[in-house]
This record gives sequence, C-alpha cells and structure tokens, in this order.
Amino acid sequence: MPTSTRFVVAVHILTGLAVSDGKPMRSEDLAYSANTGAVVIRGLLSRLNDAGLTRSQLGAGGGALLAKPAEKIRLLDVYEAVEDTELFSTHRTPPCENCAVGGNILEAMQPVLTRARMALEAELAKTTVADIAADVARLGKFSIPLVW
Amino acid sequence: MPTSTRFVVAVHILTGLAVSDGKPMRSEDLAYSANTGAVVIRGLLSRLNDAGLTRSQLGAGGGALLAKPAEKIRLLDVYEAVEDTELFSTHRTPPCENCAVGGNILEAMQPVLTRARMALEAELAKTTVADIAADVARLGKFSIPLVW
DNA sequence: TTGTGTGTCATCATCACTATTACACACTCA
DNA sequence: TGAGTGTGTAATAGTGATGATGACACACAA
Repeated sequence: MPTSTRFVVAVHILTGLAVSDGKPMRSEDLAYSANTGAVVIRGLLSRLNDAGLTRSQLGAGGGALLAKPAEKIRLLDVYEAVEDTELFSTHRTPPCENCAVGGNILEAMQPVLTRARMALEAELAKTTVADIAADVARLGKFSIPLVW
Repeated sequence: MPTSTRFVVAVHILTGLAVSDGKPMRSEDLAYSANTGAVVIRGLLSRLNDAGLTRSQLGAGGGALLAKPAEKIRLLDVYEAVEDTELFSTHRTPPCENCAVGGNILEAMQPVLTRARMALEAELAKTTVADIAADVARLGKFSIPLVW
C-alpha cells in the first residue's frame, strides 16, 4: 500500500506558494491547479498550518502563504505534516504469542523496518520546496516569482 | 498510507519455513502462527511461488518449502513479490496541465521520490530471511531447526 | 457594513485490503 | 488403485482509509 496522495498534493500546494512568492493564494486557486476540491486543499493547509509551514490570511484578498522561506521547508517536513500512518503495517490481528515465530517476529523485524524508514526519510530531508519550485520553473520555462 | 500487511506476514511465513528447515509446513499451521486464515496464507504463498522464493508439495504430508536457502532470500525480494502498489501515490486526478505548477510538478518530484524509494529498497536488500530467522531464534531462545 | 475567504463539520462514494466459504485438482500413502 | 490430504483459485462480504462535496459560522479587509 502506498502513501496517501496527501504528500504529493501538499508539495504541490507549497510549490505553488513558493513560485507566487509572497502573494496570497486562495484555496480555490490551488484546488484548480491540483485538480481537486477547495475543501481538500483547506484540509491540507490546516495540517501545514499546524506544522508551522504555512499561514493563512483571512478576509478579502487573503489566502495561504508560506510561513518560512521555501529553502527552509524540507520534503520530510511536509511528509511528517500530512502522513498519518506507519510506513509498514504489521499483522491486522497480532500473531500467535505462544508460537516460536509468531511471538518474536515483530521484535525481530523492527530494526530493519526502522532502518528502511529512516533511509527514506533521510532522502526526503535532502530536498526542499525551493528545489522543487526551481525545477518546476526550469521545466515550465518561467522565472520565480510567477505572476498568475 | 502504509504498505499492506502482506509484506510483514510474508516475512513471517518465510521465517517459519526457515526455522522448520526442510519440513513442509501446511498453510493452516502458518495461518495459526500468523493469526489469520489459511486462504490468506495460500494467497501469499502463491505470490512467493511465482517469485521463486517458495515451492509447494501437494498431497498428504505436503506443505510449503523454501525454494532456496534462507540466506539467499532478501527482504527486498519478499517486498517486491507481495507489494503491488507504488510507494508514493500521486494526485487521484491528474493536476491541471495548463498550470505552471500543475503541468510540471510530477516531473519535478519524480527524481526525489525515486531516490527515496531506492534508499528504502537498499535497506531491505541488506537483510535476509536467514537474518530474521536467527534473530527470532535468539529472542525465542531456541535453535534452528525447530521441531514444532 | 459588506463581501471575501478560511476553517471545520457532516456526509457520501470509492477503493484496497483482509477474512471466509467453497470446491476442483494433484499428489501421497496405504 | 482408492482414500484422504492439502493446495490453488474463485466468489463474496465486511472493514477502514481516502478523497469529494455541500454547508455554514467566523474573521478580516476594504
């Protein structure tokens, strides 16, 4: 089972905010770009707000803004902000306690699973939203800030 | 979203076969240890058979066996045999093609996501079923082969 | 004061996953 | 050779997470 779409969409949102560079973006505009509903975006923004990655400006002319420079937002920060579940699921019902294997398999596997998760997270920590934004600008042949 | 429970349960199965060391194990016995149904186990064994990790012996006294030494079975092999989905899900509906961000975000993110996946897989490649079996034996204070 | 946009709740449909029943087939053992 | 055992697979159902959607109170800007 994969991660939810939340991670990729959240990076999409933050990249949008990064390229617009200080101009508030409405959830509706972000929803249009991500091809989803505004409420979905607002739900993600709520998590990103809690994580201190974005902030919102209410009222007319308002919208979402980055709470800190895009260079300071690692993809790992985004991942942790929006993903709820453990990377590896274990048995739905715990294995047989009395069995030689069942009673110890989870403890035996735990170190490997932890190492694998940390390896993945270390990779996500190497890239920032600014890196993604720069790559999007390169691919789209425009420069930051972009006027929408 | 996490991986399915299939990965951990499949490792459980293979560890069981490894510690029983050549004695065929019935799907029902494996199901008891994993605390699930025999059909679930048979479904996993079917995938593991296809991947060349196990083989089955039909008829009375039959059951599942490792198709090669436990030292030669990496957790990565198991992972690939039983996990269907991509590690990272992208937008449910593709993002807006015409948008500066929407049209390029997936291409921009793809390298990072690939690196993260490969880092995870590299960790899973370092551990074998024999390693897990040895650890289970250590934790359970028994020696391999185990008589059930 | 009016209008805009956020934040959140509730509801719904969809999908993957696991559990379970059923049964045909292949093989072993007596 | 016949009986019994265990596998392999199909069909079905329940469950939980996810994403989509409508509604509405609240805060803020103009």
